[in-house]
Amino acid sequence: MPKQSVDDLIDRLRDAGFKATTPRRRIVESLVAHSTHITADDLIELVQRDSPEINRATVYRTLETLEALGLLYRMHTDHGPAEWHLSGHAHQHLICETCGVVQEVDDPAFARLSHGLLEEYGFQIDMRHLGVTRQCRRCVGQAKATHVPAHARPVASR
Amino acid sequence: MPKQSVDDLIDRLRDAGFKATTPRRRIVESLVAHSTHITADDLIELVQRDSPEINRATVYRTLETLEALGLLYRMHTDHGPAEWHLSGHAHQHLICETCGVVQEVDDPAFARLSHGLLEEYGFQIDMRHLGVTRQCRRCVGQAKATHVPAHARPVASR
DNA sequence: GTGGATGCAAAATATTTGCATATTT
DNA sequence: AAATATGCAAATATTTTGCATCCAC
Repeated sequence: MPKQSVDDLIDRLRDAGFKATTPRRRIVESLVAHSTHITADDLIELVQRDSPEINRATVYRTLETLEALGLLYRMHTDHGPAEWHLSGHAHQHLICETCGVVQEVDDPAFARLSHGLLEEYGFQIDMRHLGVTRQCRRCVGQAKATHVPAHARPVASR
Repeated sequence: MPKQSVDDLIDRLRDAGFKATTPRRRIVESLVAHSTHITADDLIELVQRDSPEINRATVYRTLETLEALGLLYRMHTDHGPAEWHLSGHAHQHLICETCGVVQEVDDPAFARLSHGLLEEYGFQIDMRHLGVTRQCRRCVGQAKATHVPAHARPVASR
């Protein structure tokens, strides 16, 4: 099992102000070990194979937390329960107001922002839909910062 | 309310060998009247406003039937129940083995096929994923019917 | 008349929550 | 020590099913 990846995920949880508990580590380990999509129920069974004391509710709560941080995705099938899978890649968006380019980034700074807002306002931001809007490096370099509406821009940069 | 559309949907049910019952008609009417996506629960409430005798189970069963026929789609949200909406357009696929073109059609003949198979074999086909493979009009017209593998064909015709 | 459809009630499935206790920081 | 997280059990939410009766064909 890629220990690296498990530690990364736990670090993200910690960065966001969540505690690095044993149950959370076990759950993340199982997710990483399983690698493909998995239902909550199958994950619970997998986790409990080694750690029978870990409760269903904890698994559900951990899945929700990882989802809110954008580290895990939920997929619905037509019948049966939701399927979960690790994102495995960045997903925060830097949106340039000038040229409209959208850049995906993966920075612990976002997790720390999350942590800060949680502590300050008790507000848990949703990292799945987080976008920061300003200007990209290229547009900052250029003098003119005129806003061009989306419908008037070339398709490729929308 | 577009009576036309309600009648069309009921006709499709009939073509597929299902009976045109009053509850089904009321449910379809509510779906058409509502026009946008709706949860099973909201639909039940809507249906029961006029026809309190119609049961939850019947609504669920009707939704499933309409879905199997490809007349209705199910959409999952992350939290909460599924949302349903009428397809509003054709969805059976005619796939040409020669040039690979995929043509969408909307023909009651498919519903009748469904009916026939149901009667003959007790088999309910899934109209959502139905594709018929053979040759398109253009390729039939041309003499050479050589099969060209998908990866060797121009992207546009795949 | 016959087979599929409905209503009713109960079961099954999936997920969430309250609360006392335990663990992390 | 303070705050968050967990286990447990129960509640909720959503959907499905068995079966006697009913209705469309």
